[in-house]
Amino acid sequence: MAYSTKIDEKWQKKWEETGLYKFVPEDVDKKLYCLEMFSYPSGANLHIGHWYNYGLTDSWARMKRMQGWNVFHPQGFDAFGLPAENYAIQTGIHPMDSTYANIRTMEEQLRKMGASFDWDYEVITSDPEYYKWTQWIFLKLYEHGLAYRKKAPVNWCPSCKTVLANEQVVDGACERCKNEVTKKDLTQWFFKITEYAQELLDCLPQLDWPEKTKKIQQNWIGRSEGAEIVFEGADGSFSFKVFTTRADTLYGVTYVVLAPENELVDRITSAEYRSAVEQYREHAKKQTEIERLSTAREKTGVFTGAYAINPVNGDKVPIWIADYVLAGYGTGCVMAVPAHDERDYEFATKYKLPIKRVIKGEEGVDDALPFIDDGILTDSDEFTGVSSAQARNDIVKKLNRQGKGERKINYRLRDWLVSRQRYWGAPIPVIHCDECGAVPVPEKDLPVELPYNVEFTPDGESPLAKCEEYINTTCPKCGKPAKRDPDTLDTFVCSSWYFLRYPDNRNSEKAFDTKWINKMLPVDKYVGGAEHAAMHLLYARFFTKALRDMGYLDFDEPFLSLVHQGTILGPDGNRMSKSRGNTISPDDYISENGSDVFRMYLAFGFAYTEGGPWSDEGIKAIARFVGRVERLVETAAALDRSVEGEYGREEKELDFVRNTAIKGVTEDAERFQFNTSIARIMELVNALYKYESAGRGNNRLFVDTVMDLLKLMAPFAPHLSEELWEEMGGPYSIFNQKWPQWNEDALVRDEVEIVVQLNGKIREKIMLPSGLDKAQMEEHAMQNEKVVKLLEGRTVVKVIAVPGRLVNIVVK
RNA sequence: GCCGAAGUGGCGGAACUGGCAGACGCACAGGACUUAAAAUCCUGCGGCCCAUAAAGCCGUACCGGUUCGAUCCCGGUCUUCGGCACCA
Repeated sequence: MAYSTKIDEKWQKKWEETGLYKFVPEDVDKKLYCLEMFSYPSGANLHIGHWYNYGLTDSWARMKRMQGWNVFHPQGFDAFGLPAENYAIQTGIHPMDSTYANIRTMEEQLRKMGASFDWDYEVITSDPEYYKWTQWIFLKLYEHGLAYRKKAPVNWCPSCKTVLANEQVVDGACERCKNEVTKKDLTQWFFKITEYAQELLDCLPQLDWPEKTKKIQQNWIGRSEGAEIVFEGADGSFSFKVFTTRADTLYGVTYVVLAPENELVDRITSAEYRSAVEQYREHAKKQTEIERLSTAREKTGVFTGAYAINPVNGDKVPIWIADYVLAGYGTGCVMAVPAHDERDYEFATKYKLPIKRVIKGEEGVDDALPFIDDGILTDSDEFTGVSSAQARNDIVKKLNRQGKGERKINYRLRDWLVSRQRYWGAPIPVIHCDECGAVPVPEKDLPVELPYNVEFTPDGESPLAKCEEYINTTCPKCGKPAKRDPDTLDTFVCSSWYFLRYPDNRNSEKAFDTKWINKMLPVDKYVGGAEHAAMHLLYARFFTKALRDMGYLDFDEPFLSLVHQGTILGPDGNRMSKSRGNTISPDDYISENGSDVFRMYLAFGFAYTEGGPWSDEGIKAIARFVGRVERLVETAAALDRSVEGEYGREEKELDFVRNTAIKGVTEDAERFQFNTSIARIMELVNALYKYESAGRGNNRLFVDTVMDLLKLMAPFAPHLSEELWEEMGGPYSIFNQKWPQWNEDALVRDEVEIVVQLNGKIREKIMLPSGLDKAQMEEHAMQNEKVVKLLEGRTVVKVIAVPGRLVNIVVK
């Protein structure tokens, strides 16, 4: 039967019936945890991106299975989130209804893809059985001081009507809807990811992750070494610390700047300047992120009327506020050294503040102000003449003795804001009581179930707040009437631990069994989009470390090895989107050619980690290739394998290609280089045809090679290979067969082509027996007729021979 | 502005650790089979030079360097993409 979706269906049914892809818990020693980032259940059918990620990672997993691994390959859904809720606002269809309907469709589709998922371990984050444990983790973090509430100016998306984490604000706009983000002062829940900033950095080097991704995390965490230095108020009534990386410029401080939001501002502002300061603070608050971030914008600020004392030289310097100082970084206070900092220079020039040079350039260096490089100190008391690097040390040491300064490391990373003023998410398991404050929901009362009957009026207030029977409850501590926290958790919280739940997804006693997941994790291969570099991947690492420190697991990192698939773009080279009208649906291609042809095309047509614009030119080629394989199998199946026949030159050549293919496919697929894997398979098919047309003297070799071909193809064309394997009389299933091994001896050809170069230019190619040493190669090369001619009248200076490759003759 | 990655035929893309650039395909051209077409099979296919071929020369964004030899290493330039962006 020629390959088509009929074959797909036939084998999907058989695989299902025979439980072929069931993970074997008893064989946990040989486990291999292969995971794709789970997906959001959107309404439409699987798109090319799903296929590219899931289909080809499945190919990798299938190869691993054939190599003897007990592959754990689960699948599930990141089911909470805004799209379902926005859809409900538009259409009135409840998020729960649309989400679960979508999940059913997607499960169906994923099954049709023919991937080796073990659905027994499915996880759906919106199931109460799952989010019960999301809430439990929240409580554990709270217990350990890693979840806390604070009032802070937070990112607010006016369109999504919710707050956002820093990671979800891209260029001052909402990552989801692209609208401008503003600041709001709100009391919100945060996770203390900053507690792990250093460890999150320290563990990066040993991870088998794309360097680019590690770099993104490194930048995002943003470690910065410097010092905190104490400035006293001139009137002695207050003091504050500044963070600086340039303690060497301390003698050049001519003013200090506080962030407008800094608490100190109220206390220190003098009556005379109060109204100006208030006005400025109002103005600063109203700006959108985009306005505030614009570096082209002129700096603004106002004087508070207060003065501070420079701890090294007693200088009295004015205290200003300006919104170029960020409240959330360091201490929210900055010492300004206009001579040696561009920002301060600009500000000082504008407001006519003094500029004092304390660093000179080394000999011959242009040190026109602002001079921001390291140099030699000047006008700095006993530090004059000392280098910047040295002075940074010495000045802080001196301050330290006086209790006025210390070394300090700051991180750019901020704590993770997890509250969301939306409905479709895991409720925050906290009760607010007038008497007792914020009281965690007792574990026995979990899950705090999301009520079904809720109004989704998007007005900035949590929908749950308007649901009387939900929001009103009693305080677990004192029993008096109290209110539930009206917010839900960021969906990234749900996805920060799902990989821990998969191996133990039915556990109703615990989130997961510690002993068991210590055996099952870490994930050995994790595959998903690069867009999660600074969000999901960072959060999941944080959760893993926090749970480890609480004793719930004993590994440090969740994902040992990470691969990002590339993006398949629209045919126009742009990202596929409905609004651009350049989306390509896999469905027609699949119904026409079968899912294996589609999958193989994805494998062959792109460099996996690069992706690229869609083009269907190559699909025909794969369909043609499938036909070639089918005809080959037809021939081979009719042959009597017991007829061995001779083993001569042709046989040796076929065997060479066969072993090259085994080696190539094994090594290339291992590192997700599927395009060259398919290329090696094509070469093998070409070689079989060549052998066939040359007379095919050895049936056994021919048949065995075809059997190997099918095994090599199986991961990439699972249905087709299973079918042809059966046709060849192979035992069910091809996926229970051993992955072929290459024979090194067969990779050595009798004769190899050796290049002869003259001064690095190729002049001749000669066939030589393989295995010759350098001297023998040189001898052969020098005797070659053409080479002899070329050497006439020249002196040989040197000969370089590379065994198996070339001889380079250097002449004058 | 800072940091990082990439740039290879008409196209998708190969090339292990510095050793024959362009594997495998697509497209195109020619041929075989066919009444014809489709399908299939075979051959060619970086550029220049050339009637053709041989031979030769050029060629991995650009300029230069190291080396017997550079797509690969080093310095500089350009372009594209990604990250960060008043983080003191």
